[in-house]
Amino acid sequence: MEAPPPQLAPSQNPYSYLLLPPPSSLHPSMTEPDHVLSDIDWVGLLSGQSQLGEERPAVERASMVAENGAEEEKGDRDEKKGGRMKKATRPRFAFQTRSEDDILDDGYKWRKYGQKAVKNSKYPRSYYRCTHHSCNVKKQVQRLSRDTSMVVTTYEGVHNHPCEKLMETLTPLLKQMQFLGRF
DNA sequence: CGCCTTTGACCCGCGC
DNA sequence: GCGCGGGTCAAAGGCG
Repeated sequence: MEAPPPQLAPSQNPYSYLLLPPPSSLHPSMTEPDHVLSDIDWVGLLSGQSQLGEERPAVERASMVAENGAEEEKGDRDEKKGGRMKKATRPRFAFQTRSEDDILDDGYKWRKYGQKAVKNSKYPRSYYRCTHHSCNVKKQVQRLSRDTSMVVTTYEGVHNHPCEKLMETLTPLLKQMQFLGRF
């Protein structure tokens, strides 16, 4: 599947993203994401550029950095305090998609590393990690038991590398633009 | 053969 | 302290 073109009308867009309800009314089995998106900056999301500067994706850039945003980059796991990972909460955001497929191709490569049954839900939650070395972005994917057609994807962290697939598709375009630009 | 998913065990935080 | 819920590990197996 390809990254959804953002300009499609939600009704026709298989990825139609909807506004999540406020955290209090979220599905009980779901831990509240730090931020909830009503609109998704797919370019920022896919390019991985968003964090390079100071700029967040064009969404909720307000308090996403917040308290722990400052040093969240390198220290997502604390220096093995007790051998396990510490709760260094990283920027997290979630969104819903109406999709038949649990996994939507956002352009990054993910490796599944776990799956757990969640309480109050018929469907398990899947845990993915970005395969790019030294990029420890994670995401969870979960289907709502309320509305089977809804899939909630929660991203945690920000990619520290560009999206391969986006470059892949963009490069020929850019080349052609350069070529045409000579006339 | 390398990378992936699957799956049960393990770990940890939290509430009682 | 104990049990539960949730997140991660890692061995084993699958697939191209």
